[in-house]
Amino acid sequence: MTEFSLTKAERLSGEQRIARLFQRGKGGFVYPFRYVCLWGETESEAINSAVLISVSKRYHKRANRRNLLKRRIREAYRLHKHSLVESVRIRKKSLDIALIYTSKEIVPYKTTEDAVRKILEKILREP
RNA sequence: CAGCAGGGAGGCUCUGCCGCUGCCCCGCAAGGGGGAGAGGAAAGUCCGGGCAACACAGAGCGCCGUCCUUCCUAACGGGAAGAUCUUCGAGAGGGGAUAGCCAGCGUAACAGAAAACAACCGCCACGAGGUUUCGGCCCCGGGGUAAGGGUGAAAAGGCGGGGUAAGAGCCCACCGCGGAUGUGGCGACACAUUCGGCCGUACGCCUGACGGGUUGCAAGACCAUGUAUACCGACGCUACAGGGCUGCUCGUCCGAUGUCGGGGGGUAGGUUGCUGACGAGCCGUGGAGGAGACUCCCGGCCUAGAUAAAUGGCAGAGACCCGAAAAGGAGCGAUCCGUUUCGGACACAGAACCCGGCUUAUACACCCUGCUGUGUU
Repeated sequence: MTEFSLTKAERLSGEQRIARLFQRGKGGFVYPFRYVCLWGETESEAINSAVLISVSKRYHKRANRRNLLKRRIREAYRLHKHSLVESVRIRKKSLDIALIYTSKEIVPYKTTEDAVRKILEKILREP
């Protein structure tokens, strides 16, 4: 598996796991995102970071707009996640992240990419 | 050439880097390779079907839906070709309505005398009175009048002539309406002849014919996880508490606790349903029939299957289109054509069980037919 891939194992799913993330996770804001993350303990050597991407139906009513935004965010995460994932694996922890798009506008890809990179750096410095 | 009307068909292409989801092949595995991967509306969820679960003797009533005719279709509230009326447009054409209701009943705001057994004003003759310049005028009474006025969405068939005190289908011609007969058409209807002087229109209740069981893939099936126990049955136990018949006793009946089975309640998942290699399937400047929707035959094809939800992101190039400029070509001319440079624009929109429709959104550009206007000859 190469360092730029993003398979189903790295995408957050399951009602309980998501509920736990939003109840106990710590959050922050970097325009145009609100983010929530939760660290956990694990013994496994496998990749243990998972991401969830959300775009509000309230601000973006057309499905094709939401798809475009989610795809861009996913690309940005995919291209910049490798240092984070490696660090999480070495520390033998697990990490769940939620990225929530909060702008009514469709911002350019460059803005999205910068914001995602900043969030990842912030999360790494936190624990 | 410009502006329209109707119908049809389309709705970007290529390259590089990095990815996503099924499938097939190789490999013990890590992984590697191959090939596939959004729409004309995938949308709204408005109709009709398939499929699934539950319900269901049969019949009637009720409820809901549909409603000009003939066809098409698996079916439809859909489509095709027509009919009548109406409305918009200069026209090509577009929109809307249409079962019956003189079986019966109800409603018709505001305005208006009156909204269906119509006299407010007006008009008319007659009778009583007043006045008079003897022409009349004023006033009262009971009558006759739907020609005129005003109101209204709608005012008692229209219009002309005769007729009359004034009027009136009272009479007549034409038109309209209704009945009958004939002709044409499968039919809705149309046309002709003839008879009838003919007191409305809209909507609803109502009447008739036809159709409709309910819920939707979060349907449903299976696997795994696995716990309080309403309730029911069987077995076991009649040892103790309790309750009913009864206030007590006897008697008798019920009965918690046990085991098994059923049953219902709850938690978070997976597989299947699921994508079709066989279907109301798709494609074809292929035949045949039909005015058309469509049907039959022939040939070829197998065409997304996700699930916090794949089908992409970024960068670059190029078509097509629009605007401006340059030199050139065609034509008498309005104008057109290709070339180069610069700038701009590239829509609506994302499958969620599957089909057939309807409705709505849509930059740009193409083809066919038709209409109106204009230029040159």
